[in-house]
This record gives sequence, structure tokens and C-alpha cells, in this order.
Amino acid sequence: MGNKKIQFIDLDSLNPKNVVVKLSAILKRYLIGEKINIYQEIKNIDLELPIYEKFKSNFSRSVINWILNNINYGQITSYSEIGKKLNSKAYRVIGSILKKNNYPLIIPCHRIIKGDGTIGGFMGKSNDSWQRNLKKRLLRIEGIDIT
DNA sequence: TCTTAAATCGTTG
DNA sequence: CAACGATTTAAGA
Repeated sequence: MGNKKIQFIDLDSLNPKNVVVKLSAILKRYLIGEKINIYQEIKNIDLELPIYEKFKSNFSRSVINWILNNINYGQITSYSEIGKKLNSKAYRVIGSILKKNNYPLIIPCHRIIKGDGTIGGFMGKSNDSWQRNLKKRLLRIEGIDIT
């Protein structure tokens, strides 16, 4: 009861062919500060992720593809900037689309913040929440401080 | 700097 | 077709 000890898994001791191990290794590299492109790293392992499953419409795919092609590690942009690039004023719609992202980090929606420089929503939550704090921490890892 | 109101438009039911 | 938003802009206190 009171004397449980936390067991840490030694990733290096596990079968490196296991996709979970591979994913863990990628995440580990990211979390310790290596400036990797997680989306590219995912492509290199034997795993197909249905990242477009939730994005059927032309507009939503344009948003996702624009982010994947233009926003790299350590870079941020805003919902309105994406709108301008896509010739649309549907700023809130862009937020609604990113809300459906089932693959945060892989589709790096944590790098999309509000136009006024504040953090904006993350993982469905637009109010104060652990999700928004996580978004700040991810950006902090990438060298960006959002107050 | 706050707080509020209105504009905005693709998606959803 | 109306209602909804991970937003934005402007206006007022």
C-alpha cells in the first residue's frame, strides 16, 4: 500500500522493432530538447497514422497541410496569419479545425497561438486549463516563452 | 489595461 | 439554413 516504488522502463532494453518503443524514443528525444521534426520521424518508423481522418474538407486539409509544410520546430504563427495565407477570414474556423486534431505534436497545433501573442486554446480547451499549460510547456521546450 | 460587442465564415446538425 | 466557435478588431471605461 504505502511502500510502492515507481518503476521506470528502460527503453533501450526493449525490442526496438516495437512501434510503441519507437514512438517513445522519438518523444524522448523531443522532450530532452532535440530539435527534431516529429512528423518526419514518424514517417521513418513502420507506422501509419490516420492523421487526415478528421480532415475531409478542402479547407481543413489546406490548414493542416499549410501547418505541416510551413511551421517547423521553434516557429509559431497565429490563427489569423494562417487565414491570411489561405485567403480566408475564418479565424475561428481555423481554431475549430485544430480542435479536431487527434495528433498533437505530430500535427504541431501547439505552435499556433493567438494574434495578440497570448497562448490560445489547446486540445479542445480555450479557457484556463492543464491543456493550455501543456501548450506553453511544449513551446518552452522549443525555446519560446508565452506569458 | 481591462471588458464588451460585433464581425467573421467553414462546419455541423 | 441557423447556430456554433482553440479568434479578431474596435470601442469604451
